[in-house]
Amino acid sequence: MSCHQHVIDQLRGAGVRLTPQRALVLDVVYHSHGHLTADQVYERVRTQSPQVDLSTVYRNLVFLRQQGLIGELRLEGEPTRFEAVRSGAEHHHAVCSACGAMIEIAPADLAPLSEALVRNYGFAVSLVHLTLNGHCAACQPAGASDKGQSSPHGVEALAGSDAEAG
Amino acid sequence: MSCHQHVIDQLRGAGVRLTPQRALVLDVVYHSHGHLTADQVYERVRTQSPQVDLSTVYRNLVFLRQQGLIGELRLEGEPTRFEAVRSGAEHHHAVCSACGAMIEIAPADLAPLSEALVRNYGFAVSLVHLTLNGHCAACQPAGASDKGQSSPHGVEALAGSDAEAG
DNA sequence: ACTCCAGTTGCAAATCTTTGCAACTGGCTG
DNA sequence: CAGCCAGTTGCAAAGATTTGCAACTGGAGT
Ligand SMILES: [Mn+2]
Ligand SMILES: [Mn+2]
Ligand SMILES: [Zn+2]
Ligand SMILES: [Zn+2]
Repeated sequence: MSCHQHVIDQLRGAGVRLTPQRALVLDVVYHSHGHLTADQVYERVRTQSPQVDLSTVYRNLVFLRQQGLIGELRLEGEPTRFEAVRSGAEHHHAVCSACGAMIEIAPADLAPLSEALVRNYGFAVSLVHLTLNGHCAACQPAGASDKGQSSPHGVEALAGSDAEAG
Repeated sequence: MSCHQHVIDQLRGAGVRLTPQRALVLDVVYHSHGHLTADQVYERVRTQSPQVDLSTVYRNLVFLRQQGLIGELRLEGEPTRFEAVRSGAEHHHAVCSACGAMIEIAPADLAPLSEALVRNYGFAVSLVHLTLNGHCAACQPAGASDKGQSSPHGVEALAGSDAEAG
């Protein structure tokens, strides 16, 4: 506890405690490059402190995400992954639904959105490590020159259930 | 099977079958207003066809989402919810981390993002019923006049684990 | 140093979601 | 209209994530 005063300050400021378990989870995530699953974090934490529980790892991953210290990555068909949010290395991802390619997106590309939300709704959005889906340059669907959004029309009744039941 | 030819066409086009189970799931979601959990969809499907399995409901919800016919809503601390993607009623959501308020966002606010991704990466993003987090107008944090993104600095070692092992 | 208590933890159990697999079936083909 | 087969389904089981709860502890206050 000497360097990383900034992080400690951030955590203290939130009225929370810096337990060895929490420090370990934070440490493991920040010392890995790439995106780790909760289980991978758990395994690495265990090499340092074998009695730590998986639920504690989960709780701390959620906590650190809420603090904005780590970001999530949810890919279709696999468990959630986590990554450090490093100053100067903030980014988002675009995943191709066709080939699985994952692109890194610069935060600047989202600035207009952030501004629009403040302007139109007074909403201060927190854009941290988003995951967007779509098609990469190499996988553009055949006849791709129209609007962009396919529009499902009014599906009235395919099987006839009762209406809304709150 | 007479009206909703558009939906049937869309499904056929994907090389898939319109089974009674699938039609029921689609029907339940499209006949409800608001966001339903998988379990709520399951319950409603069961009133029509009691032997349908929960896993079938899940599989179809995933499938219909991939087809762009339904959208997801993931709120902190509760199970994923689903909603019909209705032509002319497309929208996204902004959720306040402080008070839980949920705002509806117009697709137009995301148009600049969509354009930036095509321009900068050749990526055709599919923006369907996104959920963004942040703070609503009523919950702006006290001293809020700086950049916007809090920036966690380099967390070097809080507990000292080995380096990357990915 | 001693006390105190809100925030945390380990453990067990619950909840939510996905998956393997053999049987089944929609809808195309002839 | 019978046959076929890729796509689906029900069921059982696994996998992923969250939660209840009593014991524990960081760190603020004295
Ligand atoms: Mn990343
Ligand atoms: Mn919605
Ligand atoms: Zn691609
Ligand atoms: Zn609010």
